[in-house]
Amino acid sequence: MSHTVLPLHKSVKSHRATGRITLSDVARAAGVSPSTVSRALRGERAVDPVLIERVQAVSNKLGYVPDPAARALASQRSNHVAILIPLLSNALFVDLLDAAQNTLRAAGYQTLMGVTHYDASEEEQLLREQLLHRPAGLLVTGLDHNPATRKLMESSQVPCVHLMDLPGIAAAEQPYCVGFQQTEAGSALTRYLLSTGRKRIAFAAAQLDPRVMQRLNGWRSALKAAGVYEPTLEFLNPAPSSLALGGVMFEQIMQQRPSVDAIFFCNDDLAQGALMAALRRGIVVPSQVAIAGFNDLTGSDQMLPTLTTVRTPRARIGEAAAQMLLTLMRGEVPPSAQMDLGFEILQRQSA
Amino acid sequence: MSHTVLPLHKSVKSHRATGRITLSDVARAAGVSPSTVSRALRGERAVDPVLIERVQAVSNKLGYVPDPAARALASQRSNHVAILIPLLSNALFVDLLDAAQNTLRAAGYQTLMGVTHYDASEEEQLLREQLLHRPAGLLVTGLDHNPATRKLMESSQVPCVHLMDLPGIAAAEQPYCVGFQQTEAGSALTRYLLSTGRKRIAFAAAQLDPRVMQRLNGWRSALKAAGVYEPTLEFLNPAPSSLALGGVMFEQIMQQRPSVDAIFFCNDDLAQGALMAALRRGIVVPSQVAIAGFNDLTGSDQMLPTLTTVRTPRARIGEAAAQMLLTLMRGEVPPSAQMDLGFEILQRQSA
DNA sequence: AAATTTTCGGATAGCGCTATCCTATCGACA
DNA sequence: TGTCGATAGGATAGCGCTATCCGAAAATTT
Repeated sequence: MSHTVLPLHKSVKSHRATGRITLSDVARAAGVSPSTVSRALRGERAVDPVLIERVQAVSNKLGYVPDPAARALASQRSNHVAILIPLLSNALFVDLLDAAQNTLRAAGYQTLMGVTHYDASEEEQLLREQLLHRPAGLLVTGLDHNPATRKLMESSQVPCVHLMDLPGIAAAEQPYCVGFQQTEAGSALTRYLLSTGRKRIAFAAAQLDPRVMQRLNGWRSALKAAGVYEPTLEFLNPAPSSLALGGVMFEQIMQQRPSVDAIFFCNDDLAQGALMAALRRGIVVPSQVAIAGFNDLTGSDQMLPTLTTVRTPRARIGEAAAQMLLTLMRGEVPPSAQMDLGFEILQRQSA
Repeated sequence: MSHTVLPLHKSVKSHRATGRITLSDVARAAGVSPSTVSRALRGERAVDPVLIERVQAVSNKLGYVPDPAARALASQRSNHVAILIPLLSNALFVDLLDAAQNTLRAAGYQTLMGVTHYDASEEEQLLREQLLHRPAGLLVTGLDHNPATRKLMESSQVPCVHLMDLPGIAAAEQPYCVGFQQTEAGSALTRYLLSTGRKRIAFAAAQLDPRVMQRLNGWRSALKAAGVYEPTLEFLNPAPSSLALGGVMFEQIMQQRPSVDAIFFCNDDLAQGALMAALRRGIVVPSQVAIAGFNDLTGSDQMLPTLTTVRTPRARIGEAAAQMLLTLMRGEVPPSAQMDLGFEILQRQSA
């Protein structure tokens, strides 16, 4: 009976064997050097097509998959893309996340999600944590960030695309961004309300993020242009947006300023809540007061009356931003730094 | 003028300098070996308290942060936790994700999100990709997975907690899971409807995931127990759940089976859509037909009439599952493998 | 007090890749 | 034909950590 060591014992060389198939396993099996396998598989430099094919065949046969950690350590770049969004409780950002994530995954990237809760220092902290993973790219919501955050983004050298917002026309900086003109959307909706003969148009907002404030400015300028601007018709509430809050704000407005003939809610959830409150109170929309929302969230077309709102292309923004980021990560230059994906006024029954 | 090399030039030894502060920088500055720094910072093994303090002080002063990639490569474990959810378009799963993610982040873990779209093979593929990152833990929705997925989970040895679902009482396996008894919730709501005097109670469902089917079974058994089970009152639609679909299904049911006196919708979005459709059609809820939903999603308390539904503790489930996973990742054993977080019937106006 | 065990710091060898340098071969050009 | 640059494969040295082994000192036992 022989006690000799079994031949062909795997990974004799390694005292911390993991059973994983490594690049050198492939190299050995294909009869080439590890460098060549690495290059063949990544399409790096020039490699003999014959070798590429052989390496790929062997790699597939063995079921080789590169180790992301080793790759990240050696190359100082991971296959992660970090995405920062304010909240998960607003469907808007979830749609953005969903679209971006799908696009990035299809290109082989892992999405690292960070939720800032509209807190600039939490954003900074999240960014700091995520940069540790040496992400290949960065997707952030909006253009407003505290100086430390900006500096982190810059000094990290990681390609970055901003979501939802576009810089003003006169802006000096030209960051990469995909979104639409929030201000313009605000004034377009307001002009539409004016065009239906409304004169006393209130603006009701919650959460008050920079994009909401831009819509507010759009509303202001449209009303001023029409000579019917009335500062006391601004109802701004810093609380988070919700259906319930929309109902409360609607009742407040109708009580305090019964003469308003239209209300522009900064987000559809508020407007939906207002419509439900109107039903409860027996206030007839739009004859007694018109109601308009923003974003065309799910359910807005099911309301009674159906909600007039602005359709914003958030899924397309998420996807386009991811595409732009993919371009940047390849080291290429996108056709243009800013992408305006526009918006559409949806004339429905409530206004 | 001297051209001598500057003293104290950083990282002379490294020809691929990154400017990053490494563990050995800390070790040098603290006058100890890298091993000691590593151990002191991780609380591994026993280290002289004096040294621990010194190392921590130096580490803070230099602003040292460990490199996750190097750590993952050396230890074969990352600080990632993978979470698999079916969809981002259902608020239920977003709430779950949000809660889990917050809890995990607070403990220093990065969440890798994967969206399966209710597709078993996509789930398998996602799991495969995420396991490459050697996650420290795994959070998956439900208990139903294809054999390959099960095997991956098992052979990976990664601690895993299942969300939303609990195994049947007689189940042989005892996987870790946090959720509530879906079947019981389905029959409890049905019994409540029966208790209000309803006899012809329809069940309307979309998406038809395993948990929906469990609620269906609960509905069936409650009706059978009451002797009023009627198979033709099951309305099952595999399409994704939405407000609009709820409206459509409601109208179909009322047209095909005008004698129903209550409808149990498997999810609140369907029920909300039904309530809106009822308003449009002038069908009075609950006097003409009672409507009940499931999950208590946002807006259900704002409907007219307010929606009777089942409050499910999804945020608590996400948090508790993350906590259980943290326990497992520490190598400890949670007090119990299954956590039933229960549910609550919310008697509101619609039923 | 000698023998044994335990404690704890350090040295060292990787983890699985990629970046860099080096070298052999080839064609192009004078 | 000889020199040169371009091309493409291989060798090698890390990336920044952790796991493992080792040994000196301290604690414990007999």
